Amino acid sequence: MAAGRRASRPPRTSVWLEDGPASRRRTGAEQPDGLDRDRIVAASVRLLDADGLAKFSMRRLAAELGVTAMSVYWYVETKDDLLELALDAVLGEIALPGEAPDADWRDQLRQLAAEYRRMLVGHPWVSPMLGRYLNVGPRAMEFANAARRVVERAGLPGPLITGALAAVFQFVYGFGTVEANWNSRCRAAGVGSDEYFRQVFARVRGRDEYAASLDLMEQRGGDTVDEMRQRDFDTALECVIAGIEAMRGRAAGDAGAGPDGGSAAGGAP
Amino acid sequence: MAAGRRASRPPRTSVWLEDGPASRRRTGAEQPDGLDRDRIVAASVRLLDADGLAKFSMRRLAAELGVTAMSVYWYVETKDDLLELALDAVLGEIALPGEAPDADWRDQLRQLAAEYRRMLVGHPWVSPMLGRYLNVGPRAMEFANAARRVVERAGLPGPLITGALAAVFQFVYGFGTVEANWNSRCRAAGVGSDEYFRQVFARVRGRDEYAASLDLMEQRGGDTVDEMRQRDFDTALECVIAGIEAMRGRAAGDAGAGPDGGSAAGGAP
DNA sequence: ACCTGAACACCGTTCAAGT
DNA sequence: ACCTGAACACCGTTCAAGT
Repeated sequence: MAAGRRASRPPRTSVWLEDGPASRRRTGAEQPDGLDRDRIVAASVRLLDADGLAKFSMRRLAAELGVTAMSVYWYVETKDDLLELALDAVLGEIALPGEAPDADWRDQLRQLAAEYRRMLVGHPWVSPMLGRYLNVGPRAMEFANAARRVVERAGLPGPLITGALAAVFQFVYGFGTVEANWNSRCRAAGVGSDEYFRQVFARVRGRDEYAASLDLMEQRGGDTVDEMRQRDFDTALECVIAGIEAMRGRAAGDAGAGPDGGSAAGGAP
Repeated sequence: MAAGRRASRPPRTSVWLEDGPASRRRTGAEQPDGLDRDRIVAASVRLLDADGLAKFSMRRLAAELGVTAMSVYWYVETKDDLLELALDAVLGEIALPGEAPDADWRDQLRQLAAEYRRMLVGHPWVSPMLGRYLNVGPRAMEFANAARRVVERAGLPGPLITGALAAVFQFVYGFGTVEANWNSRCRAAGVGSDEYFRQVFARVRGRDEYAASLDLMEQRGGDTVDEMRQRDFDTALECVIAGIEAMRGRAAGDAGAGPDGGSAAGGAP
């Protein structure tokens, strides 16, 4: 992967955390038909969506842009930096809850979780990227801040908030990862989700190790793979929400407050 | 990645789901100094642990084994297959709960979650692999079956079990992924976890988008990064466990059963 | 300021040969 | 049955040069 690196670069924390004035490269669109970062990032997202992370290369991207491979390097330092830019770009697709002080935090959490999942499934290359980078781009921060605000409104004691955040959004990340991976496999095999399931099922049937898991799937309910997934996602999310309510109830019980409502952001002691 | 493929192979579901009698390649150790699958897989795990997924190549592996690159291809079909074998091998490091009918399912769940997390953090290359493969190897199935048995003992209605499983183990997957990624970055930067945090913190301080998240971290409690992480992990896990208990309580309330105990594996209605 | 071409140091994998 | 060598079709990136 890091091939041909003659003088090895020091590891960078993130494109977003360079020192110096923003970036030495131009960022805005000067000429209408010239290259610029936005155009490069947009083309990258297009290619990543179409062919996946494994097939994405600087040379293919350059070809897509009608340009030589090395031209792109005028605008981005490395392929890794470019991928980090593309990642933050698609994080912008997550619809964030507006300022609605009377809205139920549970509904906002459900909406935000659904949006996050939608984005992961829509761009199967995103999940591996999220696992590689620091995720401190502007869109990543907006998403993180929105998630934090929603969970804060549940009224948990301050020290529990980051844990509750992890319970919700790391779950969605894991769930979305599996889902996106599954869909990618179906696409590669050229069959639909249910047909792919049937094929795997057929290969697995009759082997003892798999018997118990297959039984379990039959209890799950729902006719199609998509329906089973949706049911599991909803169940799991309601499970975490119920857990947050239970933890808040315990804390409120200690403090003598009522079991519902919750007084916004819990400040530290 | 799939470079040099002259006649393109059909996409394989998994090494573990080949048709035909097991595998056409030899698997056992014939000669004491010859190659075999086990030795190759063990060397792969060693290299992956030492240098990471990005630096792992068939040529480097061959060098480690004192052999030519193409020798390995006698025992495995592709690099992807080899990685799938290595993945399942380390899944075997997860200690599974024994048959203890009187044990508390919560304790067993805590133990299994901690083991899964330990494995993910111990082998940072595992998380990306889990996101790429079907995970139907023998160790993967043993783990999945153990997880299922534990969650079944919580006494949830049948259709809720897979959702609860997802809530627990997809969370651990996401959490462990972030943690492993962070540790890899520290290693690459050549600094400890707390020093790396200090460095990122310094670069981020003063930028508005980051202010709220930094505030939040200060509420989290704990002195070191590791302590904060442990606290969040425990909080999140207790949150999900509380959620499972709440869901069971609701279901039991409907059915007229008591709030505790739970009668083992919930059969479907 | 922006883009190109050639080159370097790698990849995974095929194929024909060796033993 | 097992292993090698050479080759093919790719990579990311450097560097010197062009406009």
